[in-house]
Amino acid sequence: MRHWRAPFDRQGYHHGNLKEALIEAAQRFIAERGLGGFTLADAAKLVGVTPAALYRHFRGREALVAEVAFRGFTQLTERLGRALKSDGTPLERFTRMGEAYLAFAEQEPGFYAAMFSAKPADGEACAADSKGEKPFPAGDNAFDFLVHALSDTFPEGFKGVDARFIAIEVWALSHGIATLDAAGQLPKGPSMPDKYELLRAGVLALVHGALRRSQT
Amino acid sequence: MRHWRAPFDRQGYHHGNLKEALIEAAQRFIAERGLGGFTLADAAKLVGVTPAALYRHFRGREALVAEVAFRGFTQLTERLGRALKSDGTPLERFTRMGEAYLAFAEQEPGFYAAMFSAKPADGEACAADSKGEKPFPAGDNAFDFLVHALSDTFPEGFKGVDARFIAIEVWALSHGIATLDAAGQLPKGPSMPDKYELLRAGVLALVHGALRRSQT
DNA sequence: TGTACATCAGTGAACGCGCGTTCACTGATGTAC
DNA sequence: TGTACATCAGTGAACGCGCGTTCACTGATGTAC
Repeated sequence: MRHWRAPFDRQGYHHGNLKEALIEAAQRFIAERGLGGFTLADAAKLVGVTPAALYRHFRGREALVAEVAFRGFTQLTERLGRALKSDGTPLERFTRMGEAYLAFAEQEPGFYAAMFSAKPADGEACAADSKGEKPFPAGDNAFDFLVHALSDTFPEGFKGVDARFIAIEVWALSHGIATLDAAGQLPKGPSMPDKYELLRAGVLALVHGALRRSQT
Repeated sequence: MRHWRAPFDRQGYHHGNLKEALIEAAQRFIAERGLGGFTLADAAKLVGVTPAALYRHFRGREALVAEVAFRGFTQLTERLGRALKSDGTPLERFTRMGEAYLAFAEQEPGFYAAMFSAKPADGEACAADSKGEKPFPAGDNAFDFLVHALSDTFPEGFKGVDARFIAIEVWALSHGIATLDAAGQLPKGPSMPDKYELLRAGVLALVHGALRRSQT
């Protein structure tokens, strides 16, 4: 005789979409408590399921986190792609990609933490689902994406400098700003620039520096 | 009748230098296993002491980690200072500071992880030992140090741009390169630049970009 | 349309473990007389 | 120099807890006839 449903009430024995729900819960908890503070028991409870149910869909905790990281890389790549196809001058579009990166790191800290957590020196964990050579294939795709974006945006090239070189610098600057900000370590104050402004100016300097490099 | 001593053998009931030994052990384990994988029991065992002995010197785990972070900031500041007082042109010395930063992050991953671990949103933990306003006073000192180095190195200024602006950019780039490298996410390969080269070129572009900014 | 059965996604109880922390204690050290 | 005593840095046993994971199970679903 239940005609109504509570907001997150399951109707019945089977959840229906448990795998996706667990991924979302994991992402939320990682965002709130950090990767180390995230717990399978919490995720299961939030979803309304026994902790053991998780093992129908994942090999274990590590596999769930890896899946979160993978989704994160996919979403990040999508966002960067959207920025790349936007309007404006080449430099504007490229700068917008940087802003999309920062926005992703800010809005999806769970994904971001799962993606870029420094892993202890074992190298076994990711070898299973990767093609066997790179630790984070999706990450490399996102990076390749950035490189191609640079080449497409500046088809005249960088006067002998490999586009990947500039791509790494831009990525490192973005990552540095994003992580310092997430850790609350970006100096803040009334006269301090906003992080988006920071990245915009930095990317400008990096790209122009490269464009100018062989003129000097 | 023990005339010899085993390498790390304590002679007697009292350790003599337990606090320092614990800090060093913590730093080592954080480097090996990450901040989350570090355990008081491990540190105590390595030092050859009961876990409970730790509480004579620290309020708890968190306080030990905070002390490691503090020492890290102190050592980093010392290294930066040494680079700043070295020979060469202003730009060379400033670039050397960046290299010192990268070297510190590489050689002291335990310190680095303790210093820059993103903390969950509570804000209470560090308020006790700080003067009450900034989460990481030592970190701010290191940052102020960088700002002053920039001002001293380029006394002509940056044409209206605040030196702190460039300082943040340089710091973020260094931090980004250091953390990507530590996570094994820096694209590597035969044609790929070494991270020191990466930082050198990046800092050059950032500083020159700033010097040139109002000419454009 | 109805029944039998294979498949699969959950349950719930239990496990072993190792963590951070506490407590009453005891062994060593150093100082006063 | 020797003894009494306060101080302090360790011990070791125990704690409560919550974690990831396992196991035999059971309820629901969907397909074949």
